[in-house]
Amino acid sequence: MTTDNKGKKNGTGDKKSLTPQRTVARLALYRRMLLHSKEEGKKTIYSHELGEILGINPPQVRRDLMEVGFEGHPRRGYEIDGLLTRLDVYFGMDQGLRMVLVGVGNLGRALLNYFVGKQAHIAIEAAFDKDPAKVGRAIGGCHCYSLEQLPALVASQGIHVGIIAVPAAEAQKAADLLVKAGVRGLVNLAPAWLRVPPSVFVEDIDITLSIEKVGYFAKMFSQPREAK
Amino acid sequence: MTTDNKGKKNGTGDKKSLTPQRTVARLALYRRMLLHSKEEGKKTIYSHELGEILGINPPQVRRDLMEVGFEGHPRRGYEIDGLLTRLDVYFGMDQGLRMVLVGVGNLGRALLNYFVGKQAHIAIEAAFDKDPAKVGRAIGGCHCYSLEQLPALVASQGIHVGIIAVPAAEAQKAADLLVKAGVRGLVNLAPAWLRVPPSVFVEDIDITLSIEKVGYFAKMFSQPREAK
DNA sequence: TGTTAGCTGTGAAATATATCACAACACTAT
DNA sequence: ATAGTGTTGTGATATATTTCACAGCTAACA
Repeated sequence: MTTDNKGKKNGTGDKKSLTPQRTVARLALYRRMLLHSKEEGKKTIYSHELGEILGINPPQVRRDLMEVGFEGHPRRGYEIDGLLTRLDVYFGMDQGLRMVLVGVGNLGRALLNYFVGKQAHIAIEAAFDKDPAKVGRAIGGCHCYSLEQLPALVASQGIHVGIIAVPAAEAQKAADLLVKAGVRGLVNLAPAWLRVPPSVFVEDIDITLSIEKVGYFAKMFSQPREAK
Repeated sequence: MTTDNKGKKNGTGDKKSLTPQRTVARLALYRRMLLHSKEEGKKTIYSHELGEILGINPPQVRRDLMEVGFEGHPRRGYEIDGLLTRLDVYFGMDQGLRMVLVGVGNLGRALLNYFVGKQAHIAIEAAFDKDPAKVGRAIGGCHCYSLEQLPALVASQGIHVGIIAVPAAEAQKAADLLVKAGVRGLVNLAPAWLRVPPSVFVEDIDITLSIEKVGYFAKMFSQPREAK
């Protein structure tokens, strides 16, 4: 169907036009669902199919897909293969999403075990820890380096994303190190608010906060859900 | 959200009026910050102090605090002790936030090690796993039971919140079990969309999705940050 | 060749959320 | 006392996000 892609709205439209965070999150959900549908042998999918399992209504889905510039066909839906490759490019996964991890404690190890090997498109290339006992060993299939080696490794490997899994008190130091080394995005698992330059994106995953949130809503009977 | 979410409004105070999710998340942040300030010996705090470290602007902070019905004093700010106890009640922490964990894999163990003992107001009372090798042992200071024992234990202990840390394929089964046992809130760490009755609140923590999101924004230079 | 049904793309409306602006007030200094 | 300063509480406003509603396209079928 013909749609002119020009005139990307998004707020102030300075620099590059960025997709809103919510939309990006939903797009990642769609991608997962598409992979699943593809495995089942489906070739095309409708916006309402994509939406109903994820609790998102169809016009929302269509708007989101418009955002990545992918068009469907009336009465036929969206072609799965094409949409998937488009999304892979969109998320920068066409060459694989390569990251480093700082902090090899319990949580860091859990992440290594989860991602190394299992998730094809996501790779943790190296881990770093300040504990000399861990440095030099391979943990969960990933080599552990000292923090001093971080800048050179991140730069030479062209890594753009860092995961912070250190105690809160050391999170800022880790962030500074990663940012200085050239990372453009951070996944912060420490319960701390990081100060970074505006050119670096931070996604906070704060399990304690999430639990407290659930504590409130569990107390208050019910609550309509929302896809995040 | 399985079928319908129509008609559910939040505006007018029928029954209990629920706070928006975003507000609740910020309130949890304030609480952490207040604890920190209290440790430093502060007695009162201003909305702009609370806001600046968290990247939230002062009127927003004041509105949020209005939500819990706590009033400050012009020129003196908010009394820290009073606000903290108010928030504790608000989050249902006055008697402690007690939970159970389903799934004692890498991630489950990481959570146990993190929460058992360390976080005073949050307690994981019991862990459950289907692996007979784990059942009966104490892992990370928490006893591991078989899944069959879950309903009785949750009911008798009056647990309201469950944490799901099983593989995606088993997440729905775990959720069903917990809901049937009477849980009102779930923290879901599995990459799966859970179907639960509308009386149960689900908070999804999906690390893969978060990483993919960062992948996008890291590719696109910068992005203004937002407190979540 | 109609003709019908069903899906997409999108302007417009509705809703949710955040920010601004300022009156009212409380403390301090004089 | 009184003036001056700085902070709260909140109506009004602005922005962001979602949903609605429907025109227009496409396939299937008579």
